[in-house]
Amino acid sequence: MTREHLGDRSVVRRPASIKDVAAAAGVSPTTVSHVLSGNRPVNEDTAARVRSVVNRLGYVPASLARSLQAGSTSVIGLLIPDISNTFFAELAKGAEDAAHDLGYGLILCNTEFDADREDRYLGMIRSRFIDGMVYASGSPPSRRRLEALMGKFPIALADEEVDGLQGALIATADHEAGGRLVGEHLRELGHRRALMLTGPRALKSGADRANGFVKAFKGKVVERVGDFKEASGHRLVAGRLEEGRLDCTAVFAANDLMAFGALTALREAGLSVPGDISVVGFDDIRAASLIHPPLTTVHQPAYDVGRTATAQLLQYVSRGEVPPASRHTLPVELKVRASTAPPAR
Amino acid sequence: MTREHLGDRSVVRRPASIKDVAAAAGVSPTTVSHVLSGNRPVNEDTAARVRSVVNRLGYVPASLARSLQAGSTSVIGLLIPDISNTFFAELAKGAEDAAHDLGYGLILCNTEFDADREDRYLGMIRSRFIDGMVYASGSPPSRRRLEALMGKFPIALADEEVDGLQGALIATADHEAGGRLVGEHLRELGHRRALMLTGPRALKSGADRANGFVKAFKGKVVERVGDFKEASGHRLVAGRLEEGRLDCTAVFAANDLMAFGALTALREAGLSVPGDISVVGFDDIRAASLIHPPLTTVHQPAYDVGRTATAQLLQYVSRGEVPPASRHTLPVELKVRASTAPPAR
DNA sequence: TTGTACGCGTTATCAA
DNA sequence: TTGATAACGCGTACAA
Repeated sequence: MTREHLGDRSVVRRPASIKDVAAAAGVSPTTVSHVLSGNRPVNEDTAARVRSVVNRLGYVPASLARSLQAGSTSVIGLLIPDISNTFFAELAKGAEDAAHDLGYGLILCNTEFDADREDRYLGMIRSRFIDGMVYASGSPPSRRRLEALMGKFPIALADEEVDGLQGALIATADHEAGGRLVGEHLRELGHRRALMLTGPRALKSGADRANGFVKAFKGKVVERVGDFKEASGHRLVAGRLEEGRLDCTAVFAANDLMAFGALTALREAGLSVPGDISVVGFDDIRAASLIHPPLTTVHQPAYDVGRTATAQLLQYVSRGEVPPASRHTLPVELKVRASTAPPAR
Repeated sequence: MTREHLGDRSVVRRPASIKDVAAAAGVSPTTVSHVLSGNRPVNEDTAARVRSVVNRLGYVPASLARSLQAGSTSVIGLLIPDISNTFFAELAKGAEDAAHDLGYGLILCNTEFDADREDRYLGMIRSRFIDGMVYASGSPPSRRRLEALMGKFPIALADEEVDGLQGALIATADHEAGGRLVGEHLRELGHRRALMLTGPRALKSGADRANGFVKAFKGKVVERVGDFKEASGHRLVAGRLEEGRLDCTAVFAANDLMAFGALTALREAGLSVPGDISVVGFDDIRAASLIHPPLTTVHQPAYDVGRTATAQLLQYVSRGEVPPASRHTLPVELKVRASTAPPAR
């Protein structure tokens, strides 16, 4: 680590302002403003002179001052729990694309499921540093905080709706249809007894998946509550195996990571997939198609969820309105791979 | 999609300003400011009265105005090519953590390798909407644009250094050491002929990996240039297989995705890994340990790269300085898994 | 075709 | 202990 001698360059000097340009060009700040914005006609010679000074001084309008006077920043926030989770990374990509399309910037609000951190980021909307927020906290959010904010500030809920929260703009995947597709698939293969590894009870999405599955499967379903982590899938399946026999021919995990854990536990017990038992996940993260055997799973339109939520939000934000209640349910898709097969006889 | 009747609530009304509070509390804006900041003593009764009005009106200081007067926004940018790439997602997480620790916000500048998009984001620093930029474009960046910016604005280079760019603050993984570790590992296993799949020529990181590898391996190395995508790894290996024999006992791909492609090509050709041929990757993305066989690869400290670059940048930004030239090389680690073994005799 | 004056919301300076 | 004023940098209504 070296520090070169940079003289004055090591300290940022005051950048040229519109006044500096005006003075150097011998015109008023108003004229400079209009030369740059084109909002009113300017004498061509004057304009040329101004432009030349702009170049010479390297003048760039301070967007901060512009925002202050305009009353909006053209920046919104994206609140998610964990950007290193591929689901949220895809969602973020969709959100960023939508924001960029409309000339908005996107502040990454990564909360790590930490309430204080979430509060700090929600403060950005209260202090009007951001024009709106795409909210995808990934955990059962405190309804109260949100209720106080929605209606006053533009907020869109992505991925996970908040139970009992009315009047929100919502974009989610069709979780129930996903569960249903899995149920139908396993039923058609001939399965009649399944173990379902769910996510935390409080998540609406998880409940929807479970409901859809149970309805469509029409067989015996044992539910076990996990936490969406790989270890939890492993623990739950290993636990069942130790208790005695697994007593089912298929495992449906509410997300891919838990399915991975289940696969490992089954392998460790000397069971083959899908020979002895079928396994299905949910999410279709990148690794799902790469593992052995490739995992049958439900593809979630994470990118579309982020993109839709953001595009909808901005449609209202750009007009200075609080978005109305609306719901956008995005289609999911069953990816049948090699981890499912008819049950052994 | 329904639109409820929300009356006046559908349009955001003007939020309370410090003047409103001052008027309602019968004091000057100055006093309100000081009650809230604690920057000077205020009579307890007056303060209580002000606080009560603040609550009643729901006043929150406009951070925009604060920023204008302070001359900085406490927001920086993170410029990356693709947030859905787990490497950059991890890097982003590290950057966000570091920014959050120092009370800074982080704008996600996802460029998709698009020069125009990159330009637009770099404009944010010129217009001083952001106080600095962590630059990890993932592709050979146009030195010129950057040179013009650095020295005038706070920029830190992360992951990829820019060839010939002087005086920059840089944080990267130790790519050369990574290549060396792979070379030593394969050599110790007894391999003497290897195929190396490199990334695009222009990337310094790729060259470093190749150099380290060739030096330490000391055997015969055939190099083929790929583009860091899975398809490219598949194509290069399949091509060699078609041309005749592969003529090597090990494949070293410059990133995991290309290694995945290589694995698929080998499997399709009926070759076993590591029985017939060993495969090594680089990056240690999540899927690397999940695929079959688990991939021997070099773990990149993506999180630390993002965190270090950001923390270093902010150390100077917070003092209103342009960061000096400095280099932070972060250690990598060889993860030996099941895709490597001694060569078949 | 151009300029003056004001407002955006805050904080620092200076005065009382 | 408090307040009036200026300044941050810009856009624009109004005037000339």
